[in-house]
Amino acid sequence: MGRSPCCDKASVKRGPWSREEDAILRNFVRRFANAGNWITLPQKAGLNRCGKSCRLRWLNYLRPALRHGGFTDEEDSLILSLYGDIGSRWSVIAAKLPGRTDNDVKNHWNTKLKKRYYSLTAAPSTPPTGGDAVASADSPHGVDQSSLPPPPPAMVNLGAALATLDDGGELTRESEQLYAELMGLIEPQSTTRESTGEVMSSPSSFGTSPTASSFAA
DNA sequence: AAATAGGGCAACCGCACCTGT
DNA sequence: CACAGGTGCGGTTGCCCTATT
Repeated sequence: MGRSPCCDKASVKRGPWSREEDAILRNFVRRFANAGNWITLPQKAGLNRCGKSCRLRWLNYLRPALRHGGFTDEEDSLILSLYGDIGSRWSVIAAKLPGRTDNDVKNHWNTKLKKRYYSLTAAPSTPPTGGDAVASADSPHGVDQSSLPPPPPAMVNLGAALATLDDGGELTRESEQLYAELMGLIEPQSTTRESTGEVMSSPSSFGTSPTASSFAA
């Protein structure tokens, strides 16, 4: 409240991103991987976009090693289980699914899993509380969730699911490689790509840690 | 073959939180 | 300690594609 808007909505472009914009953003983030400031990025990169929009685009779409669609049964089970435990904390849930974004998980939930969840739980109601998890979450799409029963046993094999997915190395590396091949972006990078999903052009400053102050440019 | 409905997904919005000054 | 800037996150919206009638 009372804060200045992050950008002038009237003067920045909105809506779907073009390939050119994607390329500009990707290149810029890769170049200035460790000195990120999303607010000033559009100016410096020459993009007529809001900084928040750039961040979102990067995190949800351009980041390497992302996977879209094709959720596996294990992933579904894990999401259902975690939702049963902590509610709609999508970022936490997504963190358990290598290559998935909170937006992806959220969309998948809203379009597919929600129905499954409530049919399994029989009585539509609130996601389990997991603390403050549901503080702001009024039931997605208007379902009254004030007394959610525990998740069905069938979906609670959390440990196993996590064991399957948490290491995630294979999937991550595979998709990362695929991504790199598709985009023709395999180039020597100072950032090591080893072992983690946060790779290459996944600048620590962009995306996860809100530090950096400015771009080198 | 055309019209309509529904589903899926990308993107936007606004608030809360974190960090630096 | 207070304030401001920047980031993270969850909810919602709108468009596009596909299935159905």
